[in-house]
Amino acid sequence: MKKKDKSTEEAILQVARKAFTQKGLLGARMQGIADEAGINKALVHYYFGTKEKLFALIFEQEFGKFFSNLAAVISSDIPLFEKIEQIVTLDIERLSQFPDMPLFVINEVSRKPAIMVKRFKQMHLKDVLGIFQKQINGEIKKGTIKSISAEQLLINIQSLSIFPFVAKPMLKNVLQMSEKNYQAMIEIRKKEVAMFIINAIKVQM
Amino acid sequence: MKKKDKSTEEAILQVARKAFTQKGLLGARMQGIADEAGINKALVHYYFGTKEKLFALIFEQEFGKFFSNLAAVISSDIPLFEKIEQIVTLDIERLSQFPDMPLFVINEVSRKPAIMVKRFKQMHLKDVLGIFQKQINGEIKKGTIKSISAEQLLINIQSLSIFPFVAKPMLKNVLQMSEKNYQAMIEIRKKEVAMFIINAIKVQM
DNA sequence: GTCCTTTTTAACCATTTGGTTAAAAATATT
DNA sequence: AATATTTTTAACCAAATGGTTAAAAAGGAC
Repeated sequence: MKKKDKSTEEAILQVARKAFTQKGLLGARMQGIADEAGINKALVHYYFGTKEKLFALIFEQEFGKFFSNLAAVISSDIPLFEKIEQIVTLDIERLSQFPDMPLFVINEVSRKPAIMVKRFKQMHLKDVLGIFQKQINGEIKKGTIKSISAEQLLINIQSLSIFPFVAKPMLKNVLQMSEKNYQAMIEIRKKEVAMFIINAIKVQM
Repeated sequence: MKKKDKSTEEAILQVARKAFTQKGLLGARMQGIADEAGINKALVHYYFGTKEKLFALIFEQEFGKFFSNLAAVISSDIPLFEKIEQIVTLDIERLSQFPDMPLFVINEVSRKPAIMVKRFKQMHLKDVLGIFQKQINGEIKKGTIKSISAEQLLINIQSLSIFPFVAKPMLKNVLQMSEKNYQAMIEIRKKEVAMFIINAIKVQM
């Protein structure tokens, strides 16, 4: 075997992602990952060195998903209300695809805030926020929306999009929802959340 | 010593709460708890048996905080907009006092959903939601607010209140906030979130 | 088929960790 | 003071866990 067989490495990554995102760095077990991938534990170390390294790899990818396209949409040159709709849609579509991702990322960032510093510098979100703020200020001056800071608006958008995924088991229990009910609730949010936000800031004429 | 000296037990609980809420069940160490409490590890077991039992005690308390007074306010007999203000205020005040609580509770419920089932049955939130829904339907019929379900509105309220605490380290990094900035941001939310929600559903006349 | 490289495994190791035990120290009880 | 009871500790234990090693298996190159 000169050319390495990618399948084993891929299989490990796939299993590891599931393990880490569902159980966290501490909860996931190297032995468990090996077992589920149907291989020997030493093979995981053969391919990825240490648990930390394997974890770092997964975290990178999930962290990337967390912000994927967000900066681009926020700083894009489209009307504010349309932009809000796009952000919410982007968020909820993405979160529907990777429901374990947000709690995982939030958790690991909480446990070890430095983990995101490097990766984060690349996406200069601070500048992006500046652009967003200018657009908002413009609308406020025009009298189309009520006064609000870009920071608060963005936090509101992200709260309404992300929280229902972060707190999924909590919500299912509290609101007595089956998985089907939960999915239906998310579907409704895809349509209603953007409108909710727009109504909140819009000035009626 | 016939009458037990409460201070040791209390000290352990206090340290354990901090350890569990900050590091989770898996991250917290019995040795670490003992060290920080300035006692021998065996003493922790002497008072609380196992790690699981000690954890269960802490979780009970934190889980209680999560819902404290919420049901009462939701089903109380006050106007809708006032009620929204009260829920938000109650939430954010409580979360400011126990900032580690929500992520901790959400995490443990996610890791082990059955953990809240027992404790949850006591607070019949489902009935409470029914009362809330009736009030909302009344307002919709009167034409004072736009159409929305009690479920969605409650999720929106809780998202806007809780998420900024759950994602604190994330937000601080992304928005480049110092602790002072973060606190200021929360202060603004205390005033603005309820209004944001009310504007979102209010029908202008 | 032989040789070389890569992949995979079984067995092992050191450390960490929750938990136990038996004795000592401290405190009541008489 | 003597005795009983409770609190605290040091030492220890077994299981789990991340990681290593040396050898075997499996392919390629020739």
